[in-house]
Amino acid sequence: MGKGAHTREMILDEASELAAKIGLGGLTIGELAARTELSKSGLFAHFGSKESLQLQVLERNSTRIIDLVIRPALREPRGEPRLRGLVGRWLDWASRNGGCPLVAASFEFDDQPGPVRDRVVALQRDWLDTLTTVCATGVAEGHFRADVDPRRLAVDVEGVLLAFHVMHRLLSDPAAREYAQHGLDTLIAAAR
Amino acid sequence: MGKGAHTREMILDEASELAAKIGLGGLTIGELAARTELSKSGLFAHFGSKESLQLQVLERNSTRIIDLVIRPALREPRGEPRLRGLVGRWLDWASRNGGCPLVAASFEFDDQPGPVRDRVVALQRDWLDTLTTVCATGVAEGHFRADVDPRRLAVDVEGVLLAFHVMHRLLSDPAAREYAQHGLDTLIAAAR
DNA sequence: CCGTAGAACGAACGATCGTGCTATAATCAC
DNA sequence: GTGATTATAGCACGATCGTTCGTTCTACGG
Repeated sequence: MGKGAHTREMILDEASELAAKIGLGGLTIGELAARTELSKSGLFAHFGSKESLQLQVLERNSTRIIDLVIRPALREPRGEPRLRGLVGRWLDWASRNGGCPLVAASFEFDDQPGPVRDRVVALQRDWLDTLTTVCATGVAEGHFRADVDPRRLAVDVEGVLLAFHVMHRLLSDPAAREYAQHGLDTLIAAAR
Repeated sequence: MGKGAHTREMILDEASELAAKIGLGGLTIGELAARTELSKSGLFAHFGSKESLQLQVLERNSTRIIDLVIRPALREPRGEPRLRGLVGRWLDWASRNGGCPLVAASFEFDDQPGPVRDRVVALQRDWLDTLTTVCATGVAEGHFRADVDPRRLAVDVEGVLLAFHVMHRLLSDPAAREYAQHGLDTLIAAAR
């Protein structure tokens, strides 16, 4: 990896953290340049436009979710254990500094047309499809009843994750994780 | 109501709609002035600062939620019907133009200290307390099992609402309401 | 070790940000 | 209807926004 690529990675890391705190739209070249100790123009040259920066931040977080959440969970046994692993690792991921930037972006860009919104929509669809597939596997394995709709279950699980985000990040409720665990247990029990 | 107060209401309505779309932080005096066909300074004089405008937008939406969601639901029979009424009306509320500004603000300001965040936290706490109380009433009425933790149930319900917001506003899924209805049914069935 | 490609910089651009000041126009109390 | 109050407009400010340009420095292949 050349010097430029390395610097760009470092910028995207800082940008991800910042975006989680103040949103993708709130990202500012000047602020980001100050945090990375680069000049505005030097940083800007890496991306060519703010929108491109935003898109690359999304991409970076997408691959991080795959690496830190999805791929490890796929090593768990199929069905219910895999679902639990997926949720558990997502909760870890969202507990990091600033929470999950994709979640923040999902609520920030839900009414702002453009390439950024389009990408957020696609990523959120992908994530929900992943959840759905794992739930469907649970049905196939016999962990869940045959009449369980995997999509519905996936949406319910997504609700647990979003509620955790609010309880943990906004309300700083120390029981947030416990609530999420209980919520998942309830859903799984109801699907059994 | 004098002319000034009337104008201010009109500004806050437009500001609420705009805030739901681009966020409280993305609110801009200039853009808001253009939409309300006022001069920047004329509009600004009503609030004195952007932060005050943001806080008044929060306040306005708080009273609207009370008027459109909570108060009508409190006229339903205690317990489970009241919980269903509360959720149903919230879904109606969040289906309006731009979604619920409080939800957007909850994810936008979860890491930005200051009076705005403080108010968002307080409002979110109030809403969760309302949900919790209604759930507790369901236990007291015998609709839910005695060992149901009202707080936990309230958080789970909040998850259903947040998932609806994503499915409806971001993903434009026509089945969003159905998912939410099913999610609530599942939670209630599990609490019975 | 040199030549060149690429990385980073400084300065500046027009636009817009939030915010004051001052003047005028509209509203309201009496 | 007149006088006081209030609402709105106009203009300007310093700061910062995203972006461009030309230059300097640095890394790296030959």
